[in-house]
Amino acid sequence: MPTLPATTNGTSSSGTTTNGATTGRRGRPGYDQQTVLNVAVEVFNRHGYDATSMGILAENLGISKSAIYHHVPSKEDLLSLALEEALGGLESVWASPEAQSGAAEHRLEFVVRSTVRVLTEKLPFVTLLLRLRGNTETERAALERRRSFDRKVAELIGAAREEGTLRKDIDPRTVSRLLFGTINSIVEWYRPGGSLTPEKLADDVVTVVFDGLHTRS
Amino acid sequence: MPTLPATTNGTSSSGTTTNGATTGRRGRPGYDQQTVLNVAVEVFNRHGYDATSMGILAENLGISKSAIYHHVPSKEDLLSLALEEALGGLESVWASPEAQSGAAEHRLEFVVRSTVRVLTEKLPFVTLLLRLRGNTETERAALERRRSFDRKVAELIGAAREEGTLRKDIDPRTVSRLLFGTINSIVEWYRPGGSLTPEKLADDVVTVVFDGLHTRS
DNA sequence: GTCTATATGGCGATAGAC
DNA sequence: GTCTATCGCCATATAGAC
Repeated sequence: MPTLPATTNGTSSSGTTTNGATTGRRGRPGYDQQTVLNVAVEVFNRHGYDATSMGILAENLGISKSAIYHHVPSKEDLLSLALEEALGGLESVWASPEAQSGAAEHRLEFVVRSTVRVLTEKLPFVTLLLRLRGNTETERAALERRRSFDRKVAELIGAAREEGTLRKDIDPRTVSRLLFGTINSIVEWYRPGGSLTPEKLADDVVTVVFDGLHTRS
Repeated sequence: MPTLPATTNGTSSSGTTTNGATTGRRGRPGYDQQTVLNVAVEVFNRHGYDATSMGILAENLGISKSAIYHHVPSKEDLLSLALEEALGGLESVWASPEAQSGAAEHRLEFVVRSTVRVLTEKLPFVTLLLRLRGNTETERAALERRRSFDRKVAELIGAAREEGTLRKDIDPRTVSRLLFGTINSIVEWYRPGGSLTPEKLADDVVTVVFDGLHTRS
């Protein structure tokens, strides 16, 4: 999907972005920052952030490179805005009362379900976050916030294990890593709008993670 | 970890590469292609392939940019060599008799274990493969071989489900995706040489994937 | 097998007109 | 809000000496 002739000046942002998200804007380019961001994140995910030049981005927007700089001061600022959206969504999981009290088993299940939900709602933004390598200060700060999220889940796993609801024959760090692997990998294949709803996906993840793939007797 | 002063001319490849892998070379730079490749792959994984310039790579090798071109004709050839190593390892899984006959349940478990083993043995190479975006023909060809591997595992999942050993309340495509998510994510955290051996890791993956995290009664 | 010097092009970003 | 033209830099890769 290289070097599109772009939807040359006129169709790109009218209601539906390249990204597929309805933005509610009236026709013609005349972008706003959020729409530029949505398209940018989609293109970043398709080619990788580093491999996406402002020129490629401009083609996908159907405007010139320099016009992008009217909406956002730099490529790195686009990244920063996107990461804020991803991290804000993930961090909001902990604000719910269900995440704060009750049996660790139930808090953990709630957090898993909520994480899957945020992941599907903010799919392109979280995808971008999960692929960072930490090459700039912006990226490293985002990764640190992500690690902080992971640490909280790890604590919950520890609590559930002490409760006796999680198996003890596997190192809790391994458990935590495999759990995140399963959840985070969703961004690599899940696409909203298909027959698999976010709710069913969350059910499936909870089932597989806690009960496994084998049939029960 | 930016712009290392490099291990300036003399320590870098003497027995142990930046990569940590013993290569069996006698001191001083004087690299061979495999050693350049090992270091390159490690640096590609640290910064991302696209974000890694030949300059950064040269610093990590402790030689000049142009010296790299003595060993390999281009940056993309380095990628290509690395991907061949990853894909060759993965594809070899299907050569074993245990992958070809017997109950689907057992073939599937064998393939999961073998994949985890290849993943740990060729960790940096498989890591690079799993992060590709398909930006060049080289990358797209590798991704196609990877998809072919995935398709074979999906077939095995279908067979195990028909046997009645895998649960039927989840779409087989979802099962396949979650299984790969769990396995593939290992490259993001597993490091050989710690207390978690590849064998125990494979046991843990098989346990979690097939029996789940919950305690059994 | 390595070096310095260099060719050539694309990058992110800016200036200033419309 | 967009454009054309351009700046300065760094990218991959080459030439040719040691």
